[in-house]
Amino acid sequence: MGQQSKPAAESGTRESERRRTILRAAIDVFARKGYHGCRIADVAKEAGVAYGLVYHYFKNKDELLETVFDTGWSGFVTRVRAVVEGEGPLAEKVRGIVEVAFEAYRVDPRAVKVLILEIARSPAGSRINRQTAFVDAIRLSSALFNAAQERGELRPGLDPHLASALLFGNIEMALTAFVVGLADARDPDALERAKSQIADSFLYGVLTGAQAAETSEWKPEKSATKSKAPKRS
Amino acid sequence: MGQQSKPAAESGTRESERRRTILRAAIDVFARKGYHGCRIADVAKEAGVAYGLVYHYFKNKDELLETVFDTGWSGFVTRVRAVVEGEGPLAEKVRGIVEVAFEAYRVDPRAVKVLILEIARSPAGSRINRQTAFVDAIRLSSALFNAAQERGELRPGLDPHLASALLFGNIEMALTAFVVGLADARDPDALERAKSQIADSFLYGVLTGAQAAETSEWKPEKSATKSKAPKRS
DNA sequence: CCGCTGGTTGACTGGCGAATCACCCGCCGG
DNA sequence: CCGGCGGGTGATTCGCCAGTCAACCAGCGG
Repeated sequence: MGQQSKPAAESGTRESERRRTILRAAIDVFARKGYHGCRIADVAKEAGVAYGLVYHYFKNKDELLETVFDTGWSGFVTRVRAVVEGEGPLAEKVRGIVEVAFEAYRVDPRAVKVLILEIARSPAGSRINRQTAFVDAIRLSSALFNAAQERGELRPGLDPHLASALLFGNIEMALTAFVVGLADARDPDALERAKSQIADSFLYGVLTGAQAAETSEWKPEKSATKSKAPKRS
Repeated sequence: MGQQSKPAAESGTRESERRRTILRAAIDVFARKGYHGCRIADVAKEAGVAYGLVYHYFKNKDELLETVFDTGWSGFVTRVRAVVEGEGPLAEKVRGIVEVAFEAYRVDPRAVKVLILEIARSPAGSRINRQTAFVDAIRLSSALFNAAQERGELRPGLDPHLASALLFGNIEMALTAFVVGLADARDPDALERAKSQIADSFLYGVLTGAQAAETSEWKPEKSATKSKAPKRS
């Protein structure tokens, strides 16, 4: 997160128009052809600027991607933080997080596409895993689950960290479905339905009320294995 | 999915020792440095063979990756299919699927790493999205959820396709946590715990029994939106 | 003993694309 | 009017790496 190596970066909004143009172009091109599948020339052409200018604003191709990630994620993480730190029961907050993610997708599907598809695919050696950004969000909300567990809202014995990961796993996979065209993103209802279904099934499970109640004691005896330790938390 | 372009391929096991050595090496190297981050020379060195030999067995780098995917996924999909087509209640099958995924990880973490991390996106234009393989598994198990819904085991109104996607989203994210070292994979208990927690929280949700029962009627009034259409199924 | 066949080798090349650099141009301050 | 400065240009350079190929070396059948 955000070591601005740019010297005269200063205030956030102060960055030149051009720089932002290039950034947008980069997002578009990455979304279309993937990071490795495009050359800087493509970005430049898309932005309508000269090849060299890209290097005026960004140290190299890598930093360009880095920046795309940082800006994209920081917005997302900020919003997630707001939800997490707000008031309300766990269920409400979970819905809030899902909402944030889907809203981001509604506003700028392409950016989300890049963020999701290009995760973890950092040019091998270079920099920290972009995964980090995602991990931030997960860690953030795992605090939420931790607190909820202490308040007794979350099933005891469930690792808050894992729960958090699962939530984002749900979100990511659902968005991926839209991103790759498995689900129809032009149907606004589909988005809405997916949203509530994600939150609901995460909170209450996928089984019918009857079935779930049956085992609701949370001791699914068939559940195998040596789960005894309550886990450090 | 298996168009064997190799001419004298014949029976599956009949492939030369060397070919398999190279494949294994490729998996190792891909896992370590990623597809784009490694050169063919690395694979050859890892396999202990000459550079050129790789090209004797594989048309090009792309086909190498392709093959890694196909072999990896086909095994996985086959096992998932077995579970799906077996007998038993939904809950049992879900546990079965989770089991399959984690077993694959236990047996060969590196292969799983490649399969997960390198999903989707190889040189943009080339071939069909590897996503396909994953999608296969999802589609397969969505039949399962469909049937379950008709038997009344699955919450009505939940899109079976989405449910399936969510399950794999859970699995993938959990495995990713291990793959990237977020969770400690050397602790065998951690694997076990994660396994049962995934299945359980997917089936019964994350809320405590009390809370869940409260809303168990499956009409979370706050759940917003215009969900009326039962959806085609 | 010869020559053929098919797996095996690794130096070599061709192209591609990231990054550089010499140069432009409009503006401002002196 | 001059000089210098910072945004802006794009042809050129340069290293890298996928993919080729000529030569090599069993083994084997004649």
